[in-house]
Amino acid sequence: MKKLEPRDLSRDQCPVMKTISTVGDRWILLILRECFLGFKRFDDFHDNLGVSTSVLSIKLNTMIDRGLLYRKQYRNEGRRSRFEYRLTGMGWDLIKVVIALMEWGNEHLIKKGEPTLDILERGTGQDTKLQLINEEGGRTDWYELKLRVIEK
Amino acid sequence: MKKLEPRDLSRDQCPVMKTISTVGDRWILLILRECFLGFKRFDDFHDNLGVSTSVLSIKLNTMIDRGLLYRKQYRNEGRRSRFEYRLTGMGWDLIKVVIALMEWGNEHLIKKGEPTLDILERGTGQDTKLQLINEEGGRTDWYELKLRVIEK
DNA sequence: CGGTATCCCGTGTGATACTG
DNA sequence: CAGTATCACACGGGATACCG
Repeated sequence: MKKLEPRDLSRDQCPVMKTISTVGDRWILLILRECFLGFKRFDDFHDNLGVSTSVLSIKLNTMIDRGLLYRKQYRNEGRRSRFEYRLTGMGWDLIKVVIALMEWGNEHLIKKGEPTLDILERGTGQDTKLQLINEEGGRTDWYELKLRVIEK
Repeated sequence: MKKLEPRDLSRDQCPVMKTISTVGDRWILLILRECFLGFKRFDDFHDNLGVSTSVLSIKLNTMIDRGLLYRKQYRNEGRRSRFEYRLTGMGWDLIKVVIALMEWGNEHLIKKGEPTLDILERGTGQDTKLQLINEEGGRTDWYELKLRVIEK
């Protein structure tokens, strides 16, 4: 384990950069939000996001290629078969990214009186927020943070 | 407090969309990463990120306009004055977004043997991770989540 | 050193038309 | 309904030159 200068992971090596290259796209992040809200079908995404069908088609296929979604065929009684788009485990793990974006937006960009999008615990209905937790289960204060490059 | 259909905050009203419009830019997120690592000067950003000076100039000004950074003049003994770019409170609050991107990248995109970027507690050196915490201080399991639109 | 202005090109995006 | 194909256009981005 060796300490690197941050410039050593300047471009392609940095996990932040890699993640941005994978999901740092206006439409991909918004499609993910729709998935977390429970939507699964092409027209749901189209209607809710107002994205053009051509772009939506490209984005969904890109997300499948990148392992964020998979396409699942299903058939309702007596109807023809349909496809739905479901989150993979990797895609589901992006919920922390979407929640972080959501919390920041609620705090800094939403004016009074405007609706917010919030997350609650399903069972208790309690509000729940992202926090940094250390190995002992305690909260880490933000000013106590130190970012470090670790070479395995 | 009234429940809305998610489609009601389809475009400009949604906090996720607003946040993406504000910071959902490859360069802005990476400049933020540099700020969290402690860098402050134009040439630091330029050298570390490999971004062209023209784009960097535009992005820094955009970030100032959007309230993420401010420019501070300083002067070392007998030298001419310089500017540095510092995070505002609003900019600093984006650290959860950057950490979420980083954690996901470390988990899903970094191959064995490649360096990762990690965060530690400054005092204890302990590893620290983002988690969802409910009102009583307990952890929320991811499958217990429910996103809901709240009108104030 | 610390930037800004200009040019040029590739990509992202929406509109529209089309297919099974 | 569930998409794909094509086209036209705006915008982001790098290279380069320039400025105080």
